[in-house]
Amino acid sequence: MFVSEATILHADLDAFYASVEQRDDPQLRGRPVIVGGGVVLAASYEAKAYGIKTAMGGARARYLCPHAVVVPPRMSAYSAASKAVFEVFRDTTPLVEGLSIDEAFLDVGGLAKIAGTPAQIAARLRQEVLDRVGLPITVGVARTKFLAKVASGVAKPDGLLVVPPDRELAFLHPLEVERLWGVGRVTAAKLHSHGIVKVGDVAELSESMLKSILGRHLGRHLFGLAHNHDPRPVQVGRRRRSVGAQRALGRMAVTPDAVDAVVVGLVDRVTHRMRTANRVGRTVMLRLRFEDFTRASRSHTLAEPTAVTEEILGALRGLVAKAMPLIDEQGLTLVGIAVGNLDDADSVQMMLPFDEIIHSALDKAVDSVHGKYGTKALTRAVLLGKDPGIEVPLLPDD
DNA sequence: TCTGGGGTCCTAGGACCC
DNA sequence: TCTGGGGTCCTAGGACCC
Repeated sequence: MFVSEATILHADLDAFYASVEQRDDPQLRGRPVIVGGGVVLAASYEAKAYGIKTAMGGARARYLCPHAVVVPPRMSAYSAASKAVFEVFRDTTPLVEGLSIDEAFLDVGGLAKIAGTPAQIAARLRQEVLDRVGLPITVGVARTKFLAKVASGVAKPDGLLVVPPDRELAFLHPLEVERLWGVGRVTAAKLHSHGIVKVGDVAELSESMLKSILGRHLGRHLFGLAHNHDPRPVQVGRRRRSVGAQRALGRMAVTPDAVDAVVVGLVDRVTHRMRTANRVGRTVMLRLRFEDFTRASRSHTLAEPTAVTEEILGALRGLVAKAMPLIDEQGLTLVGIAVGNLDDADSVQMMLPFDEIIHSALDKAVDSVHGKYGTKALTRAVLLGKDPGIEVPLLPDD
């Protein structure tokens, strides 16, 4: 049987925000660093040694490691560092699929003659990111995307791990189920309740059994992963599908005016980003979070995509009004908005003249069958397949 | 553990159309 | 008049990821 080579790299920057801070301030090197005060956005590996994790409350983090240095986030610095790293990625291979600000898949198949084995390419990539951007990065190499990602997770921090095709299941099966991409707290708990702890345990189950525990899609997904079936190719040029912004309200008094002011600010941020990216969207979403951490969302889909502040704000005000009973009832702690169903602004403008062409063609068609349904308006409605609102006597075909 | 800000994908029900 | 199956779109909620 032909077994393809391990040619997919998963490159993942280590403790990204914290590493950028340590790079830019030598005094922070070798010390536990926490980025973000209210909640831990990132923790250096020195801080992780104290049990500090991403998304942990700031108070708990400072309790675990009182001498940690807490720095405010500098998003523009991280964004610039990310761009520089992705340049190194694209200098390595054109087949780059970005997953987030700090990780990507690279397909280096077909580069053997000019650049060496995938392991050699991965080692050089790590060195180049360090030389050119000054950041440590971990790379996992395998035959599938999923396994490459698992490999980089195991190799962290500052590591390189190649999973040879004939060692895949031997590598995978002893790992905890939490290592599987798509298994979080809830799914892990479900699996544990069935005595499933290791990936090898998952691999012993039938697909139908997994589906009955986890649902159709996730069951099929995990069944595939446990047997290392993952045919997804590295996809270049994937585009964002929604743009959003949110704000925690803290101790702010939640009056209707205050909520409106927050929404106005969020809409301003989002529409500005959309216009900069030259994108428009049709679906406007309002996301709310309450004191007991329950969530609610309301959404509305517009007839035409837009990035105009007033139009999106108008839709959101409608959604806020709709959610007002909920807001009155429970303590509101967070407001988020998002615009989905994104399109290229250019492609939408292209459609406007096209729409006009359709309508002028329709006018001609109406003229050509004029009289068949009594009036032009009725003929138009019938041609459009719309309900004209009254019974239309259809004449028999000639 | 008492909590940020940015995303992705899936499910399920209802409306509507053919 | 009643019955049906399939497809698409929209809305709301949930899990998960970094």
